[in-house]
Amino acid sequence: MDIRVAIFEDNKLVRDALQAILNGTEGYTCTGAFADGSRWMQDVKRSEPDVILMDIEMPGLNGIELSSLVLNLFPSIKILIQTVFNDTDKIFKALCAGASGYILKNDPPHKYIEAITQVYNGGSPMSPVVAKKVLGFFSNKNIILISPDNNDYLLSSREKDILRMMVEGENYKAIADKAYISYETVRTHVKHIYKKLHVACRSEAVMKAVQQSIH
Amino acid sequence: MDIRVAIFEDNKLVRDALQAILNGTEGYTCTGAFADGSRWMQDVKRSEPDVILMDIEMPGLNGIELSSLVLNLFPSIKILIQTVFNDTDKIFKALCAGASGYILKNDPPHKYIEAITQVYNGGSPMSPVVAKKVLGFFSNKNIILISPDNNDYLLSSREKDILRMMVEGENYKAIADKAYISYETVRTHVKHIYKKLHVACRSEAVMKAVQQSIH
DNA sequence: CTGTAAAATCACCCAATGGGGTATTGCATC
DNA sequence: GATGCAATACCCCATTGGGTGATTTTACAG
Repeated sequence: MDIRVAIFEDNKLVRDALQAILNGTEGYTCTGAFADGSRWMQDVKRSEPDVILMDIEMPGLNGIELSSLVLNLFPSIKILIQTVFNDTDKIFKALCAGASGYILKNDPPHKYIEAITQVYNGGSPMSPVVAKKVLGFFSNKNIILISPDNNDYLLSSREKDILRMMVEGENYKAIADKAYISYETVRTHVKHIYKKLHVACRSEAVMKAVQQSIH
Repeated sequence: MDIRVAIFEDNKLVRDALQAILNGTEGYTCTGAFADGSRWMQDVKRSEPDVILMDIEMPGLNGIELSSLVLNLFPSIKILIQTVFNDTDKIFKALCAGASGYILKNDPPHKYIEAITQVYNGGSPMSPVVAKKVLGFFSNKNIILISPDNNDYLLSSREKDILRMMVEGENYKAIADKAYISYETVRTHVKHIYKKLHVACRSEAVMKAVQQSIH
């Protein structure tokens, strides 16, 4: 019951080295090593990996796009991203793409093995450098974006009804008809909703409703 | 040149154990161990720690509040948070408070030592479980908030002018006057801005402008 | 049970906004 | 000289948002 690992890495030297390390280590098998994502679907299907070791920089599809695609089709596969220091932007994109872990390209082999084991077991290894960037993210202006307030808006059930229909893109008239109330009442509800959500227009309210899943 | 570590931890057993481990390990000195944050300022001043090992749950000031206060006065001190599994909310609060690393309360002593060394050296150790929560954060609805697209909106300089005034809350009429153009021209610019920013209303445009500092 | 508070309903006024289209001028780039 | 884009301007008109005020129903505390 080896852990099956596939590699996506454009540099042949690195790719071969990783493959050698994996096959030379008890409990691990490299079931595929690919230079790019051009035939990712069949590559992944045939190699049936538990874990994919993914380079970010690759010709054609990059590692982030590839991760998205793969996870979409094979959600159970764990992806371990190999990254380099100065790549904050990419790291966050990869985070969003749903990668499971991050390792630095010049980490020693035993770190690779350790990280693979961890993602395989559902963990999220993160090299301290990556973690630092993630931490830095939280102490910047980005905080404004996160938890600007706690989702407890105390909308009444009727207000939630109206909001739901707003999310569906109905205009006031349509909402009035569907809810069997007058146009003006809809407007009143909407005004209340805006006050409670601290927003000023329809699209903001919809955004907030969707993002914070108010139902 | 030992690494000087102070401990804030309300449980006496744990506190004493940590102190013993630190003092028993070459290269580390525990310069203070405190049960709560009631006298944090003098405690920190006197113990002059390089690293503070901080419990989250404490009577009075909690570890997060305490971290904020300490970092405000002593920004060079590194704070290593001890946390428990199921505490997503606290983890994010602590992230925002500026802690340097996260370790699980039941990690073995050598992990503690390792983590302390890492924060001391400017790293950000994060136990895989914590990292997983952080990753989870990025793959949820919160993504929408973060880097929904790259800030390259290619607004013309005139459009940026208009947007700036919109941010200042001017209405179309006022913008027209200030910019020495007609009301209708302002509207035209606004329409173009909305198209380029992919937004549908004023407040969204303003939000985006502020958050992504478009000037 | 009764009063008060909050929710839900409706109405009217009016200014501001947003979306659609069209058109002219000037500048730059190809 | 054609094409494209920025900047200017105008028109039409539906929708939205803010304010104010009012009635009825529901719910909860005293």
